[in-house]
Amino acid sequence: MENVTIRMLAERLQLSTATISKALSNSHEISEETKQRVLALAAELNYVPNPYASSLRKKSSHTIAVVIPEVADSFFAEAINGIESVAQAKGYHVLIYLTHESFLKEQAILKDFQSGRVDGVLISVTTETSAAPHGLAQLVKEVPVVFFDRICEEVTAARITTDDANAAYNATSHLIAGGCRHIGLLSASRQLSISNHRAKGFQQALTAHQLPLTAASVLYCSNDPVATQELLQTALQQEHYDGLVATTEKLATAVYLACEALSLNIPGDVQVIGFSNLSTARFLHPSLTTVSQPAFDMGKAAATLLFKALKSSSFPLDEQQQVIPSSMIIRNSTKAH
Amino acid sequence: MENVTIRMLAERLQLSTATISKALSNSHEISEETKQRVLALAAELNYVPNPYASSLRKKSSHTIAVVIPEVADSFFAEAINGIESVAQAKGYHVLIYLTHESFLKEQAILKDFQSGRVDGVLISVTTETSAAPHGLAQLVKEVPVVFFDRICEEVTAARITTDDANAAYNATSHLIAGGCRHIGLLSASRQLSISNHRAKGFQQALTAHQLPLTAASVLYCSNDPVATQELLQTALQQEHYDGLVATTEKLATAVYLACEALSLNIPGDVQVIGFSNLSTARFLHPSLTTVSQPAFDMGKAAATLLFKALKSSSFPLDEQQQVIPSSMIIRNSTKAH
DNA sequence: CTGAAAGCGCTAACAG
DNA sequence: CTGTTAGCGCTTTCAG
Repeated sequence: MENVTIRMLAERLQLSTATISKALSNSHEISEETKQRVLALAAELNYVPNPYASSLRKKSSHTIAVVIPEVADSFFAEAINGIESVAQAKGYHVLIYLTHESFLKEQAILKDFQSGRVDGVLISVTTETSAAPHGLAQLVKEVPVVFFDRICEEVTAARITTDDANAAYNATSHLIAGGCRHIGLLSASRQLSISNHRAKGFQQALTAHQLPLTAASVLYCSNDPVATQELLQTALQQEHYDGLVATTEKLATAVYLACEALSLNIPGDVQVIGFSNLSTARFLHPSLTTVSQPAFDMGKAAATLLFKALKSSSFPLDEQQQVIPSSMIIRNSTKAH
Repeated sequence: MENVTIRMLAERLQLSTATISKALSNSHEISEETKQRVLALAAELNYVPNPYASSLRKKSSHTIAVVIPEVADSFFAEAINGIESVAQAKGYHVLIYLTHESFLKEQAILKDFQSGRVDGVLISVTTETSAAPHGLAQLVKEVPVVFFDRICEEVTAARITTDDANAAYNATSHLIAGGCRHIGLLSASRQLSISNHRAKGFQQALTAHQLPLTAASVLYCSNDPVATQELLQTALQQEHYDGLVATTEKLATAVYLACEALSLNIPGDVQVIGFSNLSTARFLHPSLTTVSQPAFDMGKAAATLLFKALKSSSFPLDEQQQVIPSSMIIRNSTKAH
C-alpha cells in the first residue's frame, strides 16, 4: 500500500487537489459538506500529510531546535520537559542537539539552522562559547532565538535567566553565616556570563563580609571529570577550604567524591552548597544545601517566548528578558539556618 | 539577503542546477575543476541546502525519532546520550518525543511517523502500552523501528533489552541473603513486558528460597508520585516488609521518602535495592544498592542497529535482538555482601 | 464555493 | 563531463 497523497483523495472524490488541501486545513471557502466528505475519506484511507512538502512550500517546518550541552543533567532534563510541554501543546516538533560543551560542535549545529530546518531555536551555550561568537550573531538575524540559562551577553537576543549573581551572593553569605572563613568557588567556565555572574556575587559577598579574595578563591574546573577530581583534591588538601560553592550540579557531586576520597567530613571540615536540581539532593549524605533553579519554568518561559515570536513577526523578541528567581534550600551540608 | 539556492549558484557560474547539485554531492561525473568552483562559490555565499526540498525529493529525511516516557530520568537521559552519539557521527538529526507514560500521546506521535517525517524510530513504550497496540504493529511495517528497554513483545521488531528477569532474581536473592524474609516488589506496570520479567525473576527467587508469594508481594504503583507515596506508606505500615525491590528509579527514591516519613531505617528495618542509573546512588543516605542498566550502551546499540537497517534495506532488522547485561552494585542499603 | 496552474528547492533519469 | 526535463506533495494566488 502506497502512501496516501492529497491527489489520491482528489481523484477519488472527483475534486481538485486545491479543494482537498483547503478542506483539510478547514478553510472557510469550502462547504461543510465537502469538508465532511474529504475528512471522511482521509480518515478511511489513513491519510497523513507529508510534512516536508508542506514545509518546502510554506517555508516553515513546525519544528524547533533545542541546543544544550548535555541531557544527563537534571537542570537540562527538566528544562526540556518545560520546553516540550509547550511545544507539544502547540503541535510543534522538537529537535535536540547536544554540544557536549564543544564550541565547534555548537558552530556546526547552528550553521545548519540557516537552512530553514527549524522555525526557532532555544539554546544554552557551551562553556567554551566565547564572547564574540560569529555564528550566533549571524543566526539571530535569520531565525528567532531564545537563550536560556547560559546566555551570550554580546548577542542581542531574548534571554531567560536566573538571578545568578544574587543566588551566588546568598549562597556565599549562607556559608559565612555558618562560620566559613576560607571559601572556594568552583566554576565551570571563564567566559560564560552565567559563571561570571556567579563569581561576581561570590566576590561581593566576600568583600561585604571583609573576607579576602585570593588567587585560590575561584577554582576553574574543566569538563573532564577525572581532571576535575584531581584539581579538587589537591586544592582541598593545599587550601583547607572550610566552605565550597559548587556552581554546577556535576561539580557538587564531584565535591562529595573528593571529600570521600580525602576523608573530609561535610559539613564538619567543609561546608558545601551547590547549584543543582538533583531530585536526590535531600537524600544525599549529608543532604545537600542547594541553589535550585526553576528549570522547568525556564524551559517553559523560553518556549513560550519563542512561540509568541513565531505567531506574530512584529513581536520584539530581541528585547525580551526574563529573570526567574532561584531558591536556596538549606539542608545538612551547611551549618547555618 | 535572501536565502541562497542551488539555482543562484547555477546562474552565477553559468551552469545548470543539475551540475551544481552533483558537484555539491561530490559526484564522480563532475570535473574536479567545476567542483572547486562550485564549492568555492557555495562557501563564499554561505550556501546551506534546504533539507526539506531534499527530503521531499529523496523521500528520506536524515532524521530519526526517539520516543520515550520521560527525560528527567537517568536511564533515559543516558540512553539519549548513547543514541545521539551515533546519530551525530552519522550526520542524522534527532527528534525527541515525550509520552509522559500516556498511551494516547504515544499513539498520536506514532501516527505522525507514517508521514515519512523520520527515517527510523527508537522507542521505549509507556507503562500503559498494552499487549496489542495496533499503532505499533502498523508502524513497524512502514518504517524501521527499534525497541529499547521497554519493548512490546507482541510486535515483531528489533529489540535491545537488559537481562531483566535475571537481574530481578539476583536482586531478590541478594535481599534474601541479607536476611530478608518478607520482600515486596515495587512495579510500575501490569502490562509492560519488562515489568513482568522483573516480577517473574522476583517470584522465582522467592520460590527458589522457599519463601511464599502473597498478594502483598507485588505492589503496582501508578505514575503519580503522590498516590505512589500514599500506597507505599500504607503498605510499609501494614506489611512490615523487611526488603524491597524497586523496579524503577523513581520508585527507589520514593522508598527513601516513605521510609523517612515513617522513620524506618534503611537497611535496619527495610533493605532496599533499586533498578537505577542515578549517578548519586553512592552518595545517598544510605548509599543505594542498585541494579544498574547499561543505559548509554543500550541507546548506542539501538541506534547502531537502526542505522544498519537504514544503510541496507536487506538487513533483517525484525530479527535483531540484543540483551545487554546489567550489573548489581552492592552498597549500604542492603546487608549482604 | 471550486479549480487551474505555478512553484517551493532539490535530485535523478536521460540525453547529448 | 554538462544540461534538459520532470516531478517529489503540498499550498496559494487567481479565475471562474
